[in-house]
Amino acid sequence: MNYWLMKSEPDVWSWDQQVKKSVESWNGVRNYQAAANMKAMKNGDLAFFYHSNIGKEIVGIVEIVKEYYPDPTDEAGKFGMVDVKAVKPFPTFVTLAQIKSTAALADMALIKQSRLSVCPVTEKQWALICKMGGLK
DNA sequence: GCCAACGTTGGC
DNA sequence: GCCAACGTTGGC
Repeated sequence: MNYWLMKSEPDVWSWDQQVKKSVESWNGVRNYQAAANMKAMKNGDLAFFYHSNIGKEIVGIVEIVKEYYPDPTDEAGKFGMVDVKAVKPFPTFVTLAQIKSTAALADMALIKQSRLSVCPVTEKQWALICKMGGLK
């Protein structure tokens, strides 16, 4: 089991929309490194749902329910996507500022590569962020 | 809205 | 295959 973090601008696709629809394809990724991360995802993997730009906080958890397949919105046919399902919201959102000020999280890909929209999360980081957000 | 960081494109 | 120009992301 692997853990991930997926960024979305709430203007484009928000956590509320994800919850409403439950399962949705994570299309529109046009970055090779992010695509490579999605390729590595397996059914049952979990990911944080992060609101970039507006909010800048982790708001919930999604589960990968369909592994990497071609993204129909990519005309060039180079990129793919996965399907994710809303699992649960965070009782308390975990903000970027909190993550930055937590020493144990300072080396997260989220911090180090701020432009990478799909990035891996270690098991330790996952557990700590869940705790900070009020989840077990 | 600005701008730094960084990825991509295209000329050579 | 290098690198300058350009475009995009995302924090501030």
